[in-house]
Order: sequence, then structure tokens, then C-alpha cells
Amino acid sequence: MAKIVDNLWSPTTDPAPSDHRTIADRVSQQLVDAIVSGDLPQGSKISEPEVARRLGTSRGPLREAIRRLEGLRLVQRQAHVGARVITLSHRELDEVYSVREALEGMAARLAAQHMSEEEVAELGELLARHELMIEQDHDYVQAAGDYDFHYRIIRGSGNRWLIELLTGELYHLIRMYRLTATRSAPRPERALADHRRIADAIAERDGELAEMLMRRHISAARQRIAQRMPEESP
Amino acid sequence: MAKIVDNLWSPTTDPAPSDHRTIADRVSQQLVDAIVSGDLPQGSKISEPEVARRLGTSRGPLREAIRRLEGLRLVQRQAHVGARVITLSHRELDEVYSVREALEGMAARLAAQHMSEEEVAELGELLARHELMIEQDHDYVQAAGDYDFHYRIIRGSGNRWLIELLTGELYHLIRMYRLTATRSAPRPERALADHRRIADAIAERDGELAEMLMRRHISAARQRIAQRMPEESP
DNA sequence: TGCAGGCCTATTGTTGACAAAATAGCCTTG
DNA sequence: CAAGGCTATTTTGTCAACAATAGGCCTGCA
Repeated sequence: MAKIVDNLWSPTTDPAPSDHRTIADRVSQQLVDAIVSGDLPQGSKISEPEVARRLGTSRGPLREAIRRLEGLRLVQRQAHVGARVITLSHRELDEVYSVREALEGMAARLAAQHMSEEEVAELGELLARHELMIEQDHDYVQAAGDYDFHYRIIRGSGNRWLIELLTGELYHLIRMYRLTATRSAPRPERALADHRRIADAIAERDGELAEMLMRRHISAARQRIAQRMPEESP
Repeated sequence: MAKIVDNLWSPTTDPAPSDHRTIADRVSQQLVDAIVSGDLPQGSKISEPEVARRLGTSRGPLREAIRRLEGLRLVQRQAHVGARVITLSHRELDEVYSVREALEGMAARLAAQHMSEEEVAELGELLARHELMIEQDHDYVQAAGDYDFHYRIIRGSGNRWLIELLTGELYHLIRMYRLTATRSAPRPERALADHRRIADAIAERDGELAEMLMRRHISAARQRIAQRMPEESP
């Protein structure tokens, strides 16, 4: 299930379909996965010879992949020195969440306007399934369900650039944080209640309400993170 | 002046300071400039041998530069076929403006909270200079002044990721459009009045009002574009 | 005459070698 | 003993040649 959701959430890094994958594309995806999974920790240097050897390729495609990640803002480069995985300070993580709040709020509003009746019905069914799964509070299932819910609303906005930003760099950054920080997910019942209200607002085509509820939902997550981050490390 | 503003607005594509520029960095910037200036039109194919020759380098650095632009979403690639400059349909341009409206509105709200008194004063001085320049309605001066105003507010938000998104890919896309489409700038007096109201709201630390005014300001620009785009080309 | 199949050329993908720059360690000197 | 410079090594930047794929072209057959 996690795999499915990961694929759903990585459309911008997915290469062309079938076997039209080039080595640089594969390496690019592997690097994203490595960074997000914590295999390449924040701030770690990416040694071209070593990583190329570990990934079984030469430096050419690796360098192209690094340049792609640079465009996605997952790594920072310095000429003649090398590339390092970006480091997110707590303050910057908070800033990312602020941007996400604004954009996903917008997505919820647009989704209320543009989602088809069928998509709205599917959203309701998804929540019903989550409700059934809630007793077996498997952490990962909860997280996957959370992604799935947000992803559907983002897609429902119908705004291509909004979708690309939210499922692209912003999502990778948040995904990266999830591994390094302690779990700060809300109690599943609370998250589900939030989701239910948002879905109801969308079903009633009340964009303003949907936006407000979504912003609150994400803002709460941001505040939970801030609470659990008392120590400040510049 | 145009040069100054362009530099101000391209922090993410600026390479390391001084002569620590690598060829791939230079080529990357040249490609962005070529796309934005219309030298490489929307949808045009980027032939690696030809472009490499024209830019006086080999294919290696060029390919890295293309991969960087791919991350910035300025080009789209297809394996074994090549890279093409992205084409913005009118609908997509409208979507970009919608995202910009949300993010710059957020920037105005944050700027009202975070800008120092000195920065607020400078913003006022900037507008005073624009007011003086308004009789000599040099189109380019107006456009540069517009950029300068928006740029200062974006920077004033203090949110690094907001700044990167707005001055990075979103800005390049809008810049790209400006060249291909007919000028749809508002009358300078109207733009200046809008700017003045926004600056006043920021000076009074009224974030909500600043956000609302900024959103309206950008929304008006979006509607002007939509009006002048009756023909639909998929 | 139309279509199908295979060849052919041009372009992209990849590799390894070479050049240049930066860092680290060592030696010298005050 | 510390500080500064020099050298050596490692790493990054660049290039040109080689391999592989795609799309067009030509021919042959129905």
C-alpha cells in the first residue's frame, strides 16, 4: 500500500512509461528516494565517484540527476566543491508548512468548485474505508490514508501548476522531514474528523469553508511540529 | 535598470559569486534567458549539437543545464527524443496566475508583519520615485518598477521558500509569457494607485488588508490577460 | 496504388579519460 | 609551539568518442 501511495505522489519524478527509462532518470529517482528515506541524510555530501559506484553507473548520468535535484531544491551545489543534501532548519520547515497551508487551502477551494460528483462520491468512500480501518491503527496505514486524501483533493483542484508544486518539491521536503523527526501525527480519530468536515464542505460545494477547514487542518499539524521542536539548532 | 532588476529577480539561477561560475551554470542561465526572451520559442526543440555549438561548449555541460531547467519546469524531456521548451496554454497561464495570486497575497500579509520600519520607508520612497517617473511613461521603466515593487514585498515576507517559489519558476513562466503576448499592462496611474494602497496597508501593519489588495491587484492582471486571449489554442 | 517491413541516418544516452580547482596534510620558519 | 605557505591528493568540471534508440525513407509485395 505504501508503494502505491508513493507512486501516486511522485508523478513529477516518474520517468516516461514502460522501459523508456534512461539511466539518468533512474538515478534521479533513486537519489530522491535515498534522500527522502534518510539514506542520504540532510547535509550529507554527495560524492560523485562513491555514489556513482554504489548506483552502478558512471558520473555522467549521476551529474545530470544531481542537476535535476538541484532544480527541485533537494540539493545545493557549490562549484568545485560538490553537492550537499539540503538541510531544513525548524524555521524553514515551518515556512514550508506555511506555503503548503496556503496552497492546499487553495486546492480545497478549487476542488469544491471543480470536482465531479463522481470524484466527490469516491472521496466519501475513501473516508468510509478509513473509518473502518481506524481500529487497527497501523501507523503506516494511517499515514498512507492521509496522503491519499490530500492527494485526491489536490488533484481535484484541476490546476496543473498547483498540483505540480504540491506533489513535487513541497511534498518531497515534507516527506524528507517525516523520517528524521519524531512522529507527530494527530490521533487518527481527530484527523478523520477533520477530513470528514473538509469532504462535506466540498460535497456541498462550499469552497470558502473547505479552504478554511483545510488551512486549519494543516496549521494544526504545523503547530504540533513546532511544539515538539523546542531545541533550536541553527 | 532592466539589467539590475533582472539580476534582482534571478537569485536562484545566479551561480556562485565572482568567477566561480562553471560552464554548466553559465549555459543554464543563457538557456533561461533565451527561453524568457523568446529566442528559444515555446515548444521549440532543443537540439543538443546545435545549441552546444551556438553556446560554444560541448554537450556535457549543456545536458546538465537542460536537466536543471527540467527541474525548474521550463523544458520537458522525452527519452531518446529530446527536450522541448514548455508551452503554456492560456488556461495554464491563467492557472499560474492563480497560484501567484495566492502566494503573493500571502507574501503581502507576511510582509506587513515582518518588514522592518526601514524597509517600509524604502518601499514608500520607491513609490515616490515611480510617481515622479510616471509622466515619462517609458514602458520598460514601468515594468521594471513593477517588478521592483513586487520583489521587495516578496523579500519582505521573510519566508525563504515563498521567496524561492515566487522568484524562481513562477517568475520565469510569467516572464516568458510577457514576451510572447501583447502588452497587457494596466495604465501606470492605476498600477501605482494599487501599489500605494498596498504599501499603506503594510505600513499600518494591516496584513489582512495588504493580502486582499495584493490578491485583487494580481487578479485584475489575470483578468486583463484572459480578456485579451479570446482565441483558444489547445 | 497503398501498405508493410526493414534499413539508415541523425540524435540522444553513456562512458572513460583528461584538466583544473580545492582541501588537507606536512614542512618550514618565526 | 603556533602560524603560514607549499605540495600532493582527491574531487569536480569538461571533453570527445562510442553505443543505442527513434523516426524517416525506400523498396517490395499484395
